[in-house]
Parts: sequence; structure tokens; C-alpha cells
Amino acid sequence: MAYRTTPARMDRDLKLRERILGCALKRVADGGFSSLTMVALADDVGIATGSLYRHFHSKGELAAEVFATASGREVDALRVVLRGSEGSPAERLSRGVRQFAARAWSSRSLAFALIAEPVEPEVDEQRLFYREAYGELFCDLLVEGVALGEFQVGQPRVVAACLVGAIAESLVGPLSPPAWAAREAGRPSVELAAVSDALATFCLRAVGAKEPHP
Amino acid sequence: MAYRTTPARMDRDLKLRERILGCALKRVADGGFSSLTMVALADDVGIATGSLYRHFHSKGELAAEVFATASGREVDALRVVLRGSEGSPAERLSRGVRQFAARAWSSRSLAFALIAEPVEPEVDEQRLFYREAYGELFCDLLVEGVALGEFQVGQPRVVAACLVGAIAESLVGPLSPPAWAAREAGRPSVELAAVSDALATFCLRAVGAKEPHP
Amino acid sequence: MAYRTTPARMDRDLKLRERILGCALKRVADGGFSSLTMVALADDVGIATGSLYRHFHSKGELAAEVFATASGREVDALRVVLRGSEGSPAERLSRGVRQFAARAWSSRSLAFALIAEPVEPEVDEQRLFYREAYGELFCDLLVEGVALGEFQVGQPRVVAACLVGAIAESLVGPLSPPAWAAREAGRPSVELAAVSDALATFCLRAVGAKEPHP
Amino acid sequence: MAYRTTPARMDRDLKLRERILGCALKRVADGGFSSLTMVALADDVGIATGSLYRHFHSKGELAAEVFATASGREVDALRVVLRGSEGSPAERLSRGVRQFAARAWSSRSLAFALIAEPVEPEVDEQRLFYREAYGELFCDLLVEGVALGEFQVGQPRVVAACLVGAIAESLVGPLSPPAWAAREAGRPSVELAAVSDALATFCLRAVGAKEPHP
DNA sequence: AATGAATGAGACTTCATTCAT
DNA sequence: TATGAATGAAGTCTCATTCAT
Repeated sequence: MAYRTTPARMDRDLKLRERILGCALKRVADGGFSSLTMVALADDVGIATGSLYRHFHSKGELAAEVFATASGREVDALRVVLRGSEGSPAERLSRGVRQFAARAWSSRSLAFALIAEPVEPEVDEQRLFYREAYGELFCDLLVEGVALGEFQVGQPRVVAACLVGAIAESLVGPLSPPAWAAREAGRPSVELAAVSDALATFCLRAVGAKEPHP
Repeated sequence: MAYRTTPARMDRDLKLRERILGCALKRVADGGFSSLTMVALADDVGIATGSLYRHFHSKGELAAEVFATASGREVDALRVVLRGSEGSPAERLSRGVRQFAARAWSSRSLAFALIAEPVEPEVDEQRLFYREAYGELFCDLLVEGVALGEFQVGQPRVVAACLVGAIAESLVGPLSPPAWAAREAGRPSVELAAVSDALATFCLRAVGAKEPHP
Repeated sequence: MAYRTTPARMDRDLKLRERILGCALKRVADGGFSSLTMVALADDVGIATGSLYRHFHSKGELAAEVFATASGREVDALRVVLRGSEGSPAERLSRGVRQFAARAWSSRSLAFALIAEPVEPEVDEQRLFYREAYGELFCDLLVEGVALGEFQVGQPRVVAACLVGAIAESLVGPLSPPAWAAREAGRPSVELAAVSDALATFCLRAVGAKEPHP
Repeated sequence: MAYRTTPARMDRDLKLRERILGCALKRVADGGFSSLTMVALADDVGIATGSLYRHFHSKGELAAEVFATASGREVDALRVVLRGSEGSPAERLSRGVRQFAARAWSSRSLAFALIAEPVEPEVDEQRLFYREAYGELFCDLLVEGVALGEFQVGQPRVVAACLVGAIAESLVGPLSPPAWAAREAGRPSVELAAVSDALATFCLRAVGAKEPHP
């Protein structure tokens, strides 16, 4: 009652909240988001199910915060390198990219859960399959271009994946329901044509194409 | 015997199967994979729940086929342009990328469901948010590099997204559980260092950095 | 229409009916009664599901007839030996028992399905467990009695199982719902006391107890 | 922590668990194992379906425990008489058999469900019918043997049932899939010939045949 | 008469959320 | 305040039976 503002309590609550998030993160890292159930989580933490709801209004909120926590760390780490480190932008870009890859590598399964979230196992299989299918198409083209002296690409498979990712990601923003709603509400939003142009230029340059095409 | 192979019957069956897939695709496009339930789907199609199981052994199989159908179309369309159209590789790459974007645009929400699969709605929100956060970091760097004359980038926001996508996607393959298993079984597999190098080169070139860095 | 009594048709129908029963028997022998489904059976026979219902009103009827067919064969074989063969009753009894065991042995899984029908796998496990538990109790007693020179038993484990079976089976009749109903309807029926006495005498003699106890 | 081990709570839980088992037992006794469904059971107990799963992992586990509970009581009761009571082995055997019969009698339908588990009602009918058919064959032989002074049998019908039970039960063990697997894996296991011999001797003695036959 | 796709009730199971203690 | 048993809606899947073709 006269409880709610006791500093000691606030402190304890904060600690508990973070312990919950820590356990949840561990669960997601080990078994993906689908293994994050409230009962199992409460058990991990050593508290009652109902007590979770003192700290999070719903499971969705909790899951979102788990995602945010994990991603937040990565964004912070990236910020340090990209903004705060020495060297030219190109050096920092290179360094940032490499660090990102190295960090993801060191927490493989968490990174996988964050980047490629599982829905149904069979669907996941398909996703990997089609990602490779796209990649292969680009890969063939890259090899051909390299043979003609038109492209400069050392590892066509990796570069092909990069192209797939670049294309997909550049579209996620504009395609996302919020962006959509914005557009329909008349608010300013990126146009497809602009994205398309920028994307094409990006890809051509990335593969070392001789001259920038329109 | 009389009946079993009647063309009319086969035709009707094929049509029903495709009608089911069609309705399922619509559901996924409208509400993501999480809105694809057998009861709701059967209701959409106007048949009994059990009847779905005459055409698909399990929900997973159905969902996988929905994914495959939708993705397959895109892969096919891309193949035509990338492999079968006229022009130099660079021209074809450019054309392919633009077509991909245009097609995704025309089926916005399905494309979104395929590229950025929903888990819990709140988690999805976070994903978009953090994708932007990553993007913003890169964007700042791009702007800085452009100001210094080090990078050549017209639409920093889009290019930043491309970078995020390229990085994530190039890692999805090596990070995926199957790739993992392969590595642990001693089978050959792409090494992180190689990916990392190729990735860095890719990014630097894509942003028009003057000189290729290590 | 003028169809129903054509001899040829009747003949064909009889043959089909028996083919159905044959396939059903095979199914039960291979996978127990739980693997007997109408769709699978129709598939085995090579006819339509609905056609099964021309020969059997319901699945229950079909299953009952499968049971009857299989058991009928055994009863017939037993009758030949018990009634129709040469030798004294004791010789015939001995011969009949041995034949029964040998036949069951040669169609192990069908015999098991008939004698110890599966319900739920876990329940089955328990049944076997408790049959052994009963058996062990009797076994201990037999060993003790043999040591005291009171019983004459060569294979206590087998004899213990025989005791369990004799007791259970002698009760199945009187315990069965039909027998019950008969009793309640005032119709004559075996009394528990009589069964109990006969059972005890049977068991004592069977284990070679020196003197018949009351 | 405050709560988790409260005696009152543990007591209530135990009571609920036992209440569930009690209701399940009643269901099985009344309608056999096939009438034991989770929805119906939850309804009987007056709780939600899902609550059953707090006490039992699956329906199979629950059903197995019902079986075990009921059978366990009988085994315990039998043990007391067979092992723990006074008198010679023969006296104890006689007493045990009679007690078993009396107890089964007092819970007629449960005993019936345990001893002769229902699959499909119609199949059950057949089983009873054929048990009688076997019995009748033996009965005739017994009557004949008695008339010749070769057998000593007071109640041929009951003794005939005992013979059927003894034969079936002595075979259930060796015929059971586990025993099978053991044999195929080369592990020692009872041989048919041994069972057959012991069985024949058992039966001949049990019917008071003058001389032991091979 | 034969077909077999369709039916649809009903079985088991999971899990976010609530609320009496 | 914390607890955690209970809830109950919702999901997937099975299969005997029917009936239009």
C-alpha cells in the first residue's frame, strides 16, 4: 500500500524484471520464440506464473521486450563502432560489418531466432530452400558476369545472398503495414520508383559492375 | 475402376486443391501465417475441416505448400529475367531487381508475410523498429561518407536498408541449423572469415567507396 | 433389380465378402484391431469404402466377423482333435492342448490380438505387468510348496501363469454382463460359491497337491 | 515459496488427483476403457479438461494408472493371503483363489473390464461367444472322461473354462511382443516346447487324470 | 451397383490468462 | 503481494458413415 514507492522495492522489482528478461532471452536463444511459454518461463525464474503479469501486461509485451533487449545490444555495439570509433567512414563501415557478423556468429542460435524467426518447421524449411533458390539464380548471373569481365566478385555465393538480402530488406520498410498506412493517409513515404532505382544502383556497384546503369 | 481416373473427376480434384491453396494464400496475405488455421481455412473454402486432410497430410504440409507456391512464382519470374532475357549481365541484373521490387509491390502484404514472417504481432513491431534502428546507424555513416566525398549514395535510407539486408541474409545461411550440423559433422561449409571478407567488400563497393579495402 | 437372386451374382458376392474378411484378418494379424479402419481396408481389397457397407452393416459387425472367422478356425481345429481323434480322453486332451499352443505359436501376432486385445498401448503395458505380478505371487508359493514336498511342479513360472489364466477365465463367464443380467432376471446361472469351489479344487490338483482340499 | 509446500495444498492436490482417478475408475467400471474420454471425465470430476493435464501427462498415462490402481489393489490383497497368511501352501493357495474370486465378484463390472478389456462392443460379444465355444468342447471331453472314470471333475463347465484360461494365459507371455523381441534378440526366453509340456501336465492333473502323461 | 470425396462430430492437447487463497 | 491451480477457448487431426454421381 504505502509500498509502491519504497526505493528498496523499486530496486528489487527492477532486478526481478531483468532476471525475467534474462531467462526469457535464454529460452529464445535455446529454442526459439516458440519455446517461450509463460509457465516454463515462470518456472525458470522461480516465481509464479501470475507474478510475470506484474511486470508485463501480456506475453506479447514480454516477447517484444525480449526481442528489443537482444536487438538493442547489437544496435548499441554497432553504434559504438559506426559512430564512435576512429578512422574514415569506409574503415568504420568495414569494421562495423565485420563486428556484426562476428557477434552474430558467437550467439548463433539467438541470432538465427532474431533474423529468421521460426513459424512452422515445414515453412521454415521452405524459406531456407527458396532463399537458396533466389541465391542460385543470382549466383549464376554473377559467374557469367565475372567470366565476361563485367563483374568483380570473389565469392559469388555469399555475394548472391547479399543481393537477396539487400533486395528483401529494402522492400520490408516500404512494404510494411505501417508504411502502407502512412501512404494511404497521405503522409510522405518512400516511393517504389525511388527505392527501385537506388536498389539497382546499389546492386550493380556491389558486384563491381563497370559503369553505373540508370 | 470405372470412375477412378475420370478426367472430369481429376479436374475437379485439382481445382479443389488449388482452391484450397488459393484461399490459404489469401489468408496468409491478409493476416500472416498465424492466421492460417485449419478450421478457418475450411470455412473459407466452404468445406469440412476433415476434407482438407484429403489433400494435405498435415497443416505443416499445407503451410509449406502455400509458401512454396507463392515463392515459386517469384523465383520463376526472376529466372526468366535473369537467365532468359536479352542484354548484358548488368542489364539483366538491373532489370531483375526492378522487376522483383515491382512484383513485391503489387502483392504488398503477401510479400511482407513471406519476407518478414510474423510470430507474435508485438515481436513483429519490434523487428521493424530495430531494422530501422540498424538502418539509421548506417544511414548516418553514409551521409557522413558522402559529405567527405568518400561514398557515392543517392538515397541513404534505402541504401542503409540494403546494407542491413545484405548483412543479415549473408549470415542466415551460415547461421542456419542445417549449416551448423554440417559443420559439426565435419562436412565442408562456408567459413565465417570468408563470409565476413566478402561481405565487407560487398558493402564498400555498394556504397561507392573509392578503393577496395581488405 | 431382377438381379438380387442371380446365382452368379450371389457367388461373386460371397467371394468378395470373403476377400474382404481375408484382408481384414491380415490387417488385424499385422497391426491389431486398432489398425482395422474402413478406408484402409477398402484400399487393401481394392474396392470403394462405400462398397464395404454392402456386405457389412457397420464396422462393428465386420470386426466381429473377423474375430469370429479367426476364432472359428481354432475352434474347428480343436474340435477335430478333442472329439474326432483316437485315443482316451486324457490322450486327446493332451493332444488338443498341445495343438492349440502350436497353432497359436504359428500365428503369434493374430493369436495375441485375439487373446489380449490392445486398447491403449500404456494400458497394455500395465496389463502385461500385472499379469506377471500375479504370476510371481503364485510362482513363489509354488516353489515353496515344492520345497516342502507338497506340490509337484516342474516349471513354476508356466504353471503360475496357468493358474492366473484359469482363475480369470473361470470368472469371465459369471462376471460377464450377459450372465449378470440372466441372474438378475431370475434365470438359472452358475453361482459364485460353486465356481469358487471348483476353481480351488482345480488349482490344487493342477499343482499336484497331495490331497484334495474342500 | 510461502505457499509451495503448504500441507493443506498438498492434501487438496492429492485429493483431486485421487478424485480424478476415482471418477475414471468408475467410468471404466461402468462402460469399459472405451468410455474413458478426457472431456467426459473432466465433466464427471467437475473441472476443466485442461486441468486433467496438470495431474496426468496424457490420456494414456491416466488410463494406465487407472488400470494399475485397480489391479494393484488386487495384487496386494492376493499377496497378503498367499505370502502372509498361516497354513500350508495348499491351504493358502486355496484361500487365495477363493478370495480373488470373491473380490472380483464384489466389483463385477470393473473386474470384467480389467480381465476382458473391450475393444468394440461387437467384438466383445464374439469373444464371450468363442470362449464358451472352446469351453463347450472341453466340457464334452470332461464329461466323457468322467463317465469312463478317467477324470475326476465335479463341475465340468467351470473346469472347462479353467482349462481355456490356463491355456490362453500361459501363451500370452510367450506370445507377447516384448517376449518376441527378446527371442529375436537372442536373449533367453521360454520355449514353446517347454510351455507346451508344462501346460499339458497341468491340464491333465487339474482334471484328475489317473497317470501323468508325457 | 459401385464409387470415394465429403462430412462432421469428437478425440486429445496446449497455453495465455485469471483469481481465490 | 505472490501464488499457481484452474480455466476454457482454440487448435490439429481421425475416421465411420453417407450420398451425389
